Amino acid sequence: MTDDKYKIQKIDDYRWRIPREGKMRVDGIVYADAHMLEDIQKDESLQQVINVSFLPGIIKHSLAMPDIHWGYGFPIGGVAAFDMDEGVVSPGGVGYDINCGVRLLRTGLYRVELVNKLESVVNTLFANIPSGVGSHRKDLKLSQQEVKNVLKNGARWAVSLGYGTKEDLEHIEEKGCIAGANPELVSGRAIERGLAQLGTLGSGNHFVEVGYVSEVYHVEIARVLGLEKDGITIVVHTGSRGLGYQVCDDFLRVMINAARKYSIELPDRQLCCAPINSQEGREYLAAMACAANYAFANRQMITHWVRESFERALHIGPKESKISPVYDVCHNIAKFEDHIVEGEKKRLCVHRKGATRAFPPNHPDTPDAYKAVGQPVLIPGDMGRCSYVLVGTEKAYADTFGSTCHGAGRVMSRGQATRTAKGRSIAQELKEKGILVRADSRATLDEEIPEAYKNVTEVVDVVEHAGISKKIVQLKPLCVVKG
DNA sequence: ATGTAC
Repeated sequence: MTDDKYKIQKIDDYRWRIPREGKMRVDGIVYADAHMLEDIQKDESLQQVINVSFLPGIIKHSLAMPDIHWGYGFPIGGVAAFDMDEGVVSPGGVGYDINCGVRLLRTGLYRVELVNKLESVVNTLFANIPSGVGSHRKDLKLSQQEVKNVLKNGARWAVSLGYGTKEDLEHIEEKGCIAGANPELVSGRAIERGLAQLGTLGSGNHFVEVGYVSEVYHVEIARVLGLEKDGITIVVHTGSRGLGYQVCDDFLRVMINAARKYSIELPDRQLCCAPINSQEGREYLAAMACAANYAFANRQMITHWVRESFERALHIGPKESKISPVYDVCHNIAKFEDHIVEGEKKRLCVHRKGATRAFPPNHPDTPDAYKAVGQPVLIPGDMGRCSYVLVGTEKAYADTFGSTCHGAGRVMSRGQATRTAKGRSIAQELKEKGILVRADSRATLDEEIPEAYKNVTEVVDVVEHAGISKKIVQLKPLCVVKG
């Protein structure tokens, strides 16, 4: 149902327009089907789409993906691109968990080989990868200087110390290192929080999930990605931990002052921002790049301990497990990218918050191995259902600044989910569905119940039907480590 | 998401 609260106009079955009015500089465009649009209107996220459209220098549209929900200032599931001269950069448009993202690993193993071994696999992963709020590694505490090396070099830092191979780096967005990182702009407090958290999972929706390829929608492209039916896969979902949180928090304070200093009118203080070319804007981007690089290194370190855990739990060597990254995507980031605006190539600052880059075949930033098929897009669902691997398309490049959805998207707040889970054993319910779960805290499992999320299949069907991604395979979970 | 309110 459309709601006159937002004057929503239907464009087609999968796109809706919130027409520009008042102080809006551009239209809002929402990717959803009619049923989802109803869910989306249960929170304030469409008002946030409108608020984002007020910001100076916004280009074309304020975009919302089908997994949109309420977030800090900007909606989660939002995409907004800004002109380099007139536009702004905003920490709220990236999110607290800078470079929260997803890495997919393929293996040389098949589903039948893990029968009766899943318990050992999940227990070993749980023991080797610290999870939960404030989790840290007892076996790896870095010096401040070493953390600064991580912030400058990202996943490359991990590989240089033997945590993975150079080949791994070819299969990561930006090759695992965002340019322009300046560790001198990261506070001592943020670095302090990063000393012992590299190689840890964190809490909430973060997880390591072992699963298998349950459906193949496009055999040829799946083969290029190294995926085939019943092959074992591992999905890693985590970000920049306390360090990234602290960078965001530090710069929100800076940006509140900057917005006043540059006379930027804000419909919501949480949209605080600075011109991209201002000192504050440049400094945030340089600190954000540091946190993004920490997250890339984090997923690389976790990959190392996943490899080690599989070898130990299954008594096999690397030549049998053959664990290698398919790809690694950021879904909370601001980036400089070239896009076509009014027929001309233009450099923009693209904010993706709970949204994934989805570049087409032959784009210079699509990795060489995937040039013919498009950039892999990794979409985790909730713990009880499934995940998807998609690839980016020309239509995404043309219509959404090369962006698509990032996951299932919450429909229940954490508190609501906790109340719904009261009196139930979520671990037991998942076990009955054949999914083993180990979690640092029972409370997290309650917050993450499958019903708290939209059905990821419906989300993915919207982006596929709208043409901004192409579905390649579905993954189903076998065992999960949660925060 | 977050040493879930320095």
